[in-house]
Amino acid sequence: MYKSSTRSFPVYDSLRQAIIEQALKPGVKLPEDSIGETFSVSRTTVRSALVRLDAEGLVDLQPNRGASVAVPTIEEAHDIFEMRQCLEREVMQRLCKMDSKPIIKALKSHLAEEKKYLDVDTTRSIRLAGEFHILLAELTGSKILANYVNEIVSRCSLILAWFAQAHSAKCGLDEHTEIIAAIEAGDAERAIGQMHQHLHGVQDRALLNPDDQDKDNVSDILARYVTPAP
Amino acid sequence: MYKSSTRSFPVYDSLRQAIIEQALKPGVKLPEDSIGETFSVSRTTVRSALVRLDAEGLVDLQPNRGASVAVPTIEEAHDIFEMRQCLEREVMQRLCKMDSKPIIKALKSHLAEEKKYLDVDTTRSIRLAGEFHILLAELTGSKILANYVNEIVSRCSLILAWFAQAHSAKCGLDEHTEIIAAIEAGDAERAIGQMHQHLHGVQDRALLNPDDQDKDNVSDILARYVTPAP
DNA sequence: AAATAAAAGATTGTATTCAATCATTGTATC
DNA sequence: GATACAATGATTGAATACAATCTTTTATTT
Repeated sequence: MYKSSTRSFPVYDSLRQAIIEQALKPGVKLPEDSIGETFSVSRTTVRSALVRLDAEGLVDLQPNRGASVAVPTIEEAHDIFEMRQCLEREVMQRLCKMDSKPIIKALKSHLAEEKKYLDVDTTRSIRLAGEFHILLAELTGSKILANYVNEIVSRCSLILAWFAQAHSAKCGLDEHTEIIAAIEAGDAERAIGQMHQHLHGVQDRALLNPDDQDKDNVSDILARYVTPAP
Repeated sequence: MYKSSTRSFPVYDSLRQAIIEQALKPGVKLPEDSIGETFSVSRTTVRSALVRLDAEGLVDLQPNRGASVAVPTIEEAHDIFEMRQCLEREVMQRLCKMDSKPIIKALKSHLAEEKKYLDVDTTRSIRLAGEFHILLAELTGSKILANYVNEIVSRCSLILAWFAQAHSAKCGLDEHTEIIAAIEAGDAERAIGQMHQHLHGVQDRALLNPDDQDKDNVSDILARYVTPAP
C-alpha cells in the first residue's frame, strides 16, 4: 500500500522500526527538523511519513504541537489486546482449514530462526517473535487480515514498551511451537485455544504490572517520595 | 485520530464522503491542483489528505502518477467482505454480552431514521444503512473495533460502486430490524447468523454481478460497439 | 520571593517554487 | 501505414520560505 520509491518511505520505515523495537519510547517528541536532518530530507518529506504513522496509530500528531510516539492509555491497551485476540483467532480458524504442508514448512523455518537468536540477540529475538504472528496472518493469503494483524502487533509493541517490564516483552518460543503443532494437526479448537492462552500470557505480563499507576502522571510518582510531616 | 482543526481535514473528509457516496467512482483521477483549487488550499494540504486516504485504502497513490480512487480487484473484494464478516461477527458477539437496554434504544432510533428516508433520499438512505453497521460497532465501546468496521464499511462502498448495479447498494431494512431483535433477545447465535446472512446478501448482490468483466478495460467495452465489416 | 506579563526563540502550518517524471502529441523514418 | 523517436505540456516530488502558534525565558510588578 505504501510505495517504497518515495523519499518519505525510508523515514516512515525507520521510525516505525524504531518505535516497534522500543528504541523510541512512547511520549518521545519527534521534531520534524531534526528527523529531516537525520535522513537528509526536508520537513515536507518527514511530515508525510508522520501523517502515515499517525493514521496507523503509532504516532500522535497534535495540531501546532507536533508529533510524538503515541502513548497508549490502559483502556486502549486492553482494547487493542482484545482486538488482537479476535484477529488472531480468525487467523487460526482460516489456517486450520487450509492445506497444512506449505504452512507448516514456512512456520518451522521461521521458528528455527527464532531459536537461533534466542538469548543471543534480544532485539532481533523480540522482532522475530512479533513477525511470527505476522507470518501466520500472511499465510492465510488474506492481504487485509495480514495488514490488520501487522498493525495491531505493532501497537502491542508500543503497549509493551510503555507498560511492561523489560524482560516481559518476549513471546514464549514453546508456545509458538505448540501453536504450530495444533495447526499441523488441523485442530482448529486447539490452535485457537493455544493462541488465546499465548496472547493472554503476553497481555498479562504487560498489563498486570504493578508499576501501572506510575505511568499516569508525575504527581503519583512524586507522592511516594513525599516525607510525611513529623 | 485525525484532528479536525487542520486545513487538510475538510479536504480529507469531503473526498472520503464523496468516495463513499459513490460520487467519485473507482479509478477517477484526483489531481492535486484541481482539488486544491476547489478547496482553496495548496497542493501541500491536499497531499496530506491523499496520503491518509491512501493509508485507509480508499485512494491509490502511485509515485509520479498521482492519486486516484482505489479500484478494488475481485480478489480484494472477496477478501474485504470476508474480513467484514469476521469483524461484524465480533461486534454481534460483544453486543449480546452487554446490557441491551441502551443499545436497543440507540439502534431503534437509528432505524427510525433509516425508515424515514427510505425511497425519499437514496443517497442519504445508503449512507444511513452503512452507518447502522458503524453504530453497532461503536456501541461495543471498542474504539479500535469501531475504527476497523468504519474503514471496512467504507471499502465495501467502494466495492459496491465498482461491481454492483446501482440498486443493489442498499442494505435491507428488514434485515436490520431482525438483527436488532436478536440482540434484544441476547441471542448471540441468532444475531451472528442474521448478520452473516445479511452481509452475505449484500456481497452476493455485488459480486455475482454478470457485468464484472466490463470493468477491465476500455477495449473490452468498445469491442462490443465495433460494427462488423459488411 | 512569587506571580504575572512581555518578548524571544523554537516549532509547526501552509504556500510557493523549482526540478524531475510522466503522458501525449507530433514528426520522421522505415 | 506502422513503428520508433523527439518534443511539448501537464503533473507530481520535494525543498525552501514565510506566517502562525506554542514554549521558554526574561522582565516587571506586587
